[in-house]
Amino acid sequence: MALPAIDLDVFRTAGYQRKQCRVTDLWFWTVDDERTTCGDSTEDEYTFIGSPLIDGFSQRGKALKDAMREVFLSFFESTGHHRVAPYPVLARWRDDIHLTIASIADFQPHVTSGLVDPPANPLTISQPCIRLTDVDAVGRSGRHLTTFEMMAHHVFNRPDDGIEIYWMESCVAQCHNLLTESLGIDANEITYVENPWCGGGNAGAAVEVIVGGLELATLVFMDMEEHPEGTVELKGDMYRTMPLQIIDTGYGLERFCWAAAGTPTIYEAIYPESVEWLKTLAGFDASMAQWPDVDVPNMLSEMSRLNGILNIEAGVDGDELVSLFLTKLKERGVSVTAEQFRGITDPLARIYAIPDHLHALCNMLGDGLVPSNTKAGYLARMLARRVLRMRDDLGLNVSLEVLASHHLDINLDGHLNKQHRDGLLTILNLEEERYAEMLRKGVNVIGTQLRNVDKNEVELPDDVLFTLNDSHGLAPDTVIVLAREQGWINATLRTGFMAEMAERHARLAKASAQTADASSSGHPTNDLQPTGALYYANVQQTTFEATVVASFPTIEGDKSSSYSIALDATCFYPEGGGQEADHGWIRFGKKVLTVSDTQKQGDVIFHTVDEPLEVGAVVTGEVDAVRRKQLMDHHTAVHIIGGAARQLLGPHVFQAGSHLSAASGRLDITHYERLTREQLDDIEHVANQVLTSVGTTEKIELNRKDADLEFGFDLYQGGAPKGDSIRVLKIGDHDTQACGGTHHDHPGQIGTIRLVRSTAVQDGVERLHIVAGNAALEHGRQQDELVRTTAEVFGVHGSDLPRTAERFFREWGEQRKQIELLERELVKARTSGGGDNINVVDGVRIVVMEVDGDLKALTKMLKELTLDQSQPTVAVLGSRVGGGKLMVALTEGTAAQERYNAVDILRHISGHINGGGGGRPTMAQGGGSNPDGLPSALGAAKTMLLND
RNA sequence: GGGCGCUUAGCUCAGUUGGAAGAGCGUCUGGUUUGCAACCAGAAGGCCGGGGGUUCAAAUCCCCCAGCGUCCA
Repeated sequence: MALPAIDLDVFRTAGYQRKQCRVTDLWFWTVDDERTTCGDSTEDEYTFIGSPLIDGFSQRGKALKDAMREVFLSFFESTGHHRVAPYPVLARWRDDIHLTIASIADFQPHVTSGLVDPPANPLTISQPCIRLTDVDAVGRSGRHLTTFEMMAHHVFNRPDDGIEIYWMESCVAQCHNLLTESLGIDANEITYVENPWCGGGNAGAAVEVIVGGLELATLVFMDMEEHPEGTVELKGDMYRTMPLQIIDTGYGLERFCWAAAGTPTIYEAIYPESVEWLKTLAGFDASMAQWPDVDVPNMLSEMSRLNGILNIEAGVDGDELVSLFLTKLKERGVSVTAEQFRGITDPLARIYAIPDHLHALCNMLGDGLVPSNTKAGYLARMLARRVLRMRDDLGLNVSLEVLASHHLDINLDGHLNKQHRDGLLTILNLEEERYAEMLRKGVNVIGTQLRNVDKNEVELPDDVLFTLNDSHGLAPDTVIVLAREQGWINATLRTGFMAEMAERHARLAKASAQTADASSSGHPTNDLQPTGALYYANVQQTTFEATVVASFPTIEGDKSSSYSIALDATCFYPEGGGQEADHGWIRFGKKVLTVSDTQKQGDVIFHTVDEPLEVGAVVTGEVDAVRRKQLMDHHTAVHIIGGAARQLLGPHVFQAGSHLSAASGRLDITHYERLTREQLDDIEHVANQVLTSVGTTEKIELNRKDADLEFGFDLYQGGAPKGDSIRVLKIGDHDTQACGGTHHDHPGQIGTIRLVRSTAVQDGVERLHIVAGNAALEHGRQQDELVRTTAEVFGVHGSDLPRTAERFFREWGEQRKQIELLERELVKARTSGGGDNINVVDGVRIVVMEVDGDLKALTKMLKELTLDQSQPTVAVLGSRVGGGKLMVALTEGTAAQERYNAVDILRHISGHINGGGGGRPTMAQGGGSNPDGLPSALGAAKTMLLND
């Protein structure tokens, strides 16, 4: 079954009729008797270019967006909606996406699943969003953006609970009123297209709002969920109705602005100052003067109209597109060559894309993101690098910092949500340095990789291009440019290579996704009562009485060692939030069971013990208080250290993970550069001050909606919370976080905090290693022990250790050199005066002798003997070290080389020590397993060389 | 989270089938020069990231670890 027609009174009374589009086959509503297309087909050109469909907005850029947004939000306020402040573009409350991709994303998953109340109902919002899927089309299509504001009005109906705000009829009516009355759009220009929506397991009827050939808004009526027994089929999946009815609307703010401005592209409507500035910097108008016969403005206008019907998406082949454009332009009386077309559109596409990318970048960094090589941080780095590449392609002589400053002033009025301006610019400077470094290294890498490629080659090897891109960050077109500069003057990139590479990446990603499978097993907890958690009410309580509600082997069928026991209530803290599990004992009568682990499954807490117990037994539990205190010391200390780091390093410092054991704590924080010991000392200092300056910690439990409103999203440092109930730990004004761990009531109970060191987990994340309380004392003792034992070895006081060690290290190096020198002198001395070891045959000196030392030492001696060309020499050295070593060398470029072959000599004698070996004609080495055979080996060498 | 690359002299980097560790820049000494720049001659400077393995022999091949970089999700 498909969805029924969306036949609404609002359409009928406004004079609309339902038709089927002859191009797309979709049903749509229109007031125009003549109209046969839905407005969003390949035959519907943009009608607003040069003749705006929305009157009364003479502003451009930020002022236009501000005005348009205000009209929208106040309209929906006037119809009873509550205005909600925008959420961050970093979707920290989600664990499935990095960036906020739509206004409804603010309320997923918990509001849309019904678990959490919405902040208001109905509500209106203008949500900044970032989508990077179409990043390649930005600037080229005239309409794509990576960052945009999705204006919306949302309704969350729950008919079963008597909550029914409004549904389709009222929703469409409000939309139509906004367009026709508040914005004065001619109803003739508006079509409503019926096009059901599905995604993420939900679905519903939907209406696309098309104005002047441009999709301005989508109204989704989400009231179905995917289910095998559902009766509605959409795109191959079955859906059934669900208890929630959600209105998810999306109005593109920038598209409204474009329709009001009527500019050739959307970019000129929303970033006009930036576009002009970049055109000037790039000398765009001047370079257009080289084609006086091309009417550039006319060509651009025709292109804009074409953009409405040519679907330019990422991945479309460049050459094909150009020829398509040229054909279409010619039909319209615009005649340009492919070279002229590229010469005009390539730089323009970059000029358009730069402000868009900067906007996304400023929004992301403004929310406190730190660039990195993984996750959301990578997306920011990618955008920064795209901007830098486009800047270089345009030949702009400005830094990323200057570009961003300009954007910040012109298009954001200097506003950033969280990050300071200085912090943002510092980060961008580091990114530019990194980029420059990558390019610099790239030049070397290209030279090395292409060493064996002929300079006249046209196509560079695929595997080289893949390696350069994947491992060295050099995009294929960049490689071509750099390779040409280095002499491969004919190098070109074959058409479609980028698509092949994308395909290759997709294939690799798919392959790795298949190997990763998550398997989780657990005890069935459905029929067990939830365990009462006593550890929150009083963190000092360590003994309690409880009743056993379940007991079974931890591994099914295994009745030997380990049992899982659930109680009706417990003081044992189960592992979670990075904090390790409590250990301790459970007593029943005279039995004492050791608790070696505590885990939570659903709402039930299981204690791992070594014996089973009867269900119903009343037991006494005792938590290992020493371990618990140590875990609490570390957990509370980690919060304090995190707050101190944020205070000293900046608002971008966010918890990226933590682990608390009895031995130590560690906290991963986002930061853009490696920390120095001085910075660690400062953080440690501030943290220890908090121990005395904050008397009592506050522990608050409240619902999700109120927690968001009161504390904002920085609360969720530990990750996206799962339920509606949020536990908040507040340490004075120092740190406030949602946290389910156990914490001290008074920071002073920790005693002392030491920040031992920091290590790098990945780019953009620093790991802080912390010891607190007794573990800090123990750490100090161990350090003292290290210093003491080491100092005893040197026989000096601990304070003299660094100087002494430095001196020993230096002298060791000097003496090593001295020994080498003496060994060479020794060989020289033993071979200078003649004797048994030395013979001369026809002007070639023949040296055969046994020496001490390994192969390295023999090598040094051989060099001494055979590198002097004025004294042609054949040398055979042997040593008894390691089963016997033999080395043969002769002076290159002399009679010695003409007469002898080092490898032959070695092969001839190495049998005496049961060995083998090899090398080059002038140098051979080998070894064996019979050192006692050395004299006979050397003897054989002598016989061979002297009797030849 | 998955994949790939790199780590060699103070710096930037070569190092081919495993077989005598290299270049350029910089440093030092000497020469040349009124002086500087430049030039000429010479020298010093290396646990080839760390640990294990294979081998007669490892910068080179294999495994583990660390650091740096990079692409993708």
